[in-house]
Amino acid sequence: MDEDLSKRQQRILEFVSDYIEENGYPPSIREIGAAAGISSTSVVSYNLRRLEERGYLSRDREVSRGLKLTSTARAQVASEAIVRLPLLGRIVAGEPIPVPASDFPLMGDETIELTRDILGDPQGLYALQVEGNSMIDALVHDGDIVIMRHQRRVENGEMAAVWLKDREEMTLKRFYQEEGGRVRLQPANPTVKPIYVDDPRQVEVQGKVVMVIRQLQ
Amino acid sequence: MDEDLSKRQQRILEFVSDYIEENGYPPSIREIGAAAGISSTSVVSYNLRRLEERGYLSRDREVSRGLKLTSTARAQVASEAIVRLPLLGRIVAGEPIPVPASDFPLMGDETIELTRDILGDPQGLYALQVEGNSMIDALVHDGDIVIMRHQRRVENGEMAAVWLKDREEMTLKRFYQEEGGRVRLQPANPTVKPIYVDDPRQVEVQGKVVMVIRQLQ
DNA sequence: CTTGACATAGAACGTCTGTTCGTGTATAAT
DNA sequence: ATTATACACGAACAGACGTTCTATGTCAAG
Repeated sequence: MDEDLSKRQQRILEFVSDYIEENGYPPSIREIGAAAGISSTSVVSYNLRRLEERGYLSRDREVSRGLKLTSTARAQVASEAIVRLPLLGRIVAGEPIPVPASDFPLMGDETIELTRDILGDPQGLYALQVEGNSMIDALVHDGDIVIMRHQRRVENGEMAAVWLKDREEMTLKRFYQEEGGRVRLQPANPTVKPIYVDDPRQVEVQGKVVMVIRQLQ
Repeated sequence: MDEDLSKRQQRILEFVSDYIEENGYPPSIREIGAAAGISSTSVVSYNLRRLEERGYLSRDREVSRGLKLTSTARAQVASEAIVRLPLLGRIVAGEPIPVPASDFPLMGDETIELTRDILGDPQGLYALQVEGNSMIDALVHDGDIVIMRHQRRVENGEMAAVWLKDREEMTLKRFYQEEGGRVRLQPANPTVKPIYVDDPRQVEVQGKVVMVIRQLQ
């Protein structure tokens, strides 16, 4: 459909779709209103009529729960649920990760599709693929996909992609800024000792790790 | 389910299944009653409760159209829709067809599954597979499946499997008993001449052809 | 004959349900 | 200033809806 839906109408479509999947029958006008934050049954009815005009659903007049999603609606709900992230490149041991330019496009040469369900807000996210076994102490395997959020600072305990300047080494570790200025980089693997860096200027946080995906087939 | 359903309950299940497929939402209690010939909403409700107890559907209390078929119900509806016929053997030119014994089992060595939708009442039906090109004038191809009803007499114009004794030949043709006793066997292919048999004792009707199925893959 | 399970039926009821009506605000175009 | 459109809201309404109650019948078992 060339016209965009209002946020309310998009919300209504998603709610109806989820409700039918969960309950086996459609919601009532009042249930839709409660879910979409609409207090008047006539406003729900108005929005349903607009969705029907645009081909997202069909209604049977004066029938309780008499609505049915069309394939257009299912496609719309599905497309809204999918997020495409740029796969910017590789993360290897001996060089800094590629970081996105300030205006990097969402449609890069290579992308990976995930769902909003597992990602939440996709703003500022991008993907990197691990090359080599250097991330093993982060429990990250060669070939894994790492979803990053581009940020230069992380909270204590969050996993970050950290560039160690003196070693010229990239690592994925939980970042801790200790009292007195020392940085502790804690591996995810609890049997591996942490890295301590006395001079925080030797440490560069390049992004926060949001997710790791391992495809096994 | 080890308990059989009553005919009313089976009818209700099929109606609900068809209704959901056609409308996208379940029927109301009153619609179920109308379809099943039940004039009282409490009887419909009683039967739905029995179906729910047996695991065929689930209901949400005091919700309009608040019922959902389980996979058990779908399997039940599907199994009721499927008919399994014995594939008794071959139909070839030079010998009579195998005819079922009076108590032949429904679960023979080999069977073919069809739907009640295209067969109607499956009582007394069985299948034969055509071998050779001798039935071409009946527009029946080598390898086709012929569904037969075992009967020794057919109405004029019905297609029958006919054994010609003097020729020792099996044929599928439209059977006509003409005045004066002569038998006319009319091919389905209108460009082929019929066979005339003066002595009806030379002709033996072995079954009526109900359906021809050609699988092309 | 009695009892219990199963099945049927109609009436009555409270709640759910979707539609209609009247009204209001915001925005864009004329 | 006026008009059209989109979107919002509450109230009222008639009818749909599922449940409850009461009554009845059939059948099998004891």
